[in-house]
Amino acid sequence: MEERSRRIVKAAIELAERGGFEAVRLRDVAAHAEVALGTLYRRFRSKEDLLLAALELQVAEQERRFRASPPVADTPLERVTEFFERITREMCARPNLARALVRAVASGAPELTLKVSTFHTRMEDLISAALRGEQGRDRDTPPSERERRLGYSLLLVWFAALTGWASGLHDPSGIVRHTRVAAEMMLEAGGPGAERACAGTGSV
Amino acid sequence: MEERSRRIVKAAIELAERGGFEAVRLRDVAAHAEVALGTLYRRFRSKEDLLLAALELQVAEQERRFRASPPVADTPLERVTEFFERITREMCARPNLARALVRAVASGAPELTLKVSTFHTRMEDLISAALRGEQGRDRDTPPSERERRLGYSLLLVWFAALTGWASGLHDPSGIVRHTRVAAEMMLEAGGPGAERACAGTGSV
DNA sequence: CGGCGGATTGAAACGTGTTTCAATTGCTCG
DNA sequence: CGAGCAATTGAAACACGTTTCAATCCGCCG
Repeated sequence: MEERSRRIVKAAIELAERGGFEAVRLRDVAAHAEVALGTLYRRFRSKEDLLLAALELQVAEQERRFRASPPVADTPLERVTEFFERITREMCARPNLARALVRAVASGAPELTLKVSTFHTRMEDLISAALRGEQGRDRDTPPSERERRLGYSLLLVWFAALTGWASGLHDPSGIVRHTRVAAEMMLEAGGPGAERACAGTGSV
Repeated sequence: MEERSRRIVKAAIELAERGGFEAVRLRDVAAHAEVALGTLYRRFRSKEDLLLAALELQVAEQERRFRASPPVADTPLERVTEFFERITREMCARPNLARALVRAVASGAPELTLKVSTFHTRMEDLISAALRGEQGRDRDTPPSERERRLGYSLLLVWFAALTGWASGLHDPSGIVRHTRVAAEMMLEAGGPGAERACAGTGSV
């Protein structure tokens, strides 16, 4: 991302951290970034678009952290739980920002589809990595159908739980709890077709 | 709901059906409902609040339909799948309205917590009913822990998939597919502790 | 009937997202 | 250097959510 755009996004993040979605007044963002309002609109189609760019920064940050220290627990369930614990903690540490980002993602504007889709993909990859575990030497083998389904379902559960938290339905701990419960139900399927899902360091 | 409020909500629904969230201009809503703008604001705290009232109407409508003809398939999986197929079809039949409602739910304004919470509860009840099946004579016995977890997880998956659809990530059929996939993974857990989850007409 | 009080009305005003545009700047190429 | 051209600026304007308020209406009580 170009320097000026980055400055704009940073300014938006700062304001969102302080006062949430409504505090991201684009005139203020432009002023903080020392840029004219027209420039901001030249680079971002709308307030939501700007916030989705902020989300991209956040996700990139998380990717860095998880690459540096991936979840290392013994079972897929514990690894994925740790993953969601950590990412939830990071998001909820800046509640106003997090709420603003959720709102932007859920705004449903057609011109944002691409950015939302990118967000989904990157989250899916992170979840996949957590399910497989660090030692996955076969990091390049495509994920199995089951793994993809599992990862995507968990992403959906987590995102909806995050939305619920943003609406005041529960605590951050509720996000983690709901996600873990879903993961348990899907992973503890000790049935015949479950491909050793519960095995110690096994793959998914 | 009082007559005048109902008229306002109906007007909002009509406008949302036609042009989505942005088309619900509160001046227009008030004009259609033959009411002053101040009256609208006396009864609804914000545009989102008004749309959540519209959501309540929709949910009540769905409750009526499902009470009149509940899913009757043989397994919980098939019943819950039928449930999500039907409710998704109803929502997506008015895509503009549906997107507007999703956006309102996800707006995260604290004063809407109560209404969002009510929505969750009513959806959970509908899902529970679908999981149990019609013949549940023990309709009054409280749901088991497993049943509650299952229902809530499916609600989250469905809602996030609906949000994804609203953002242009996939078709209505994708909503149903993602939800069914999650339901399969949670219900086909043929493991020892699964309490006959896959049994023919069995309970959950 | 007369008056009281809350609801409604109509209209204006404000804030903020978004658009527009002429003037200016800054960079690249000849 | 100087022309050309896209990006930037500053400022104004517009649309719409939201607030405010005085005037009016309406139902109820004495």
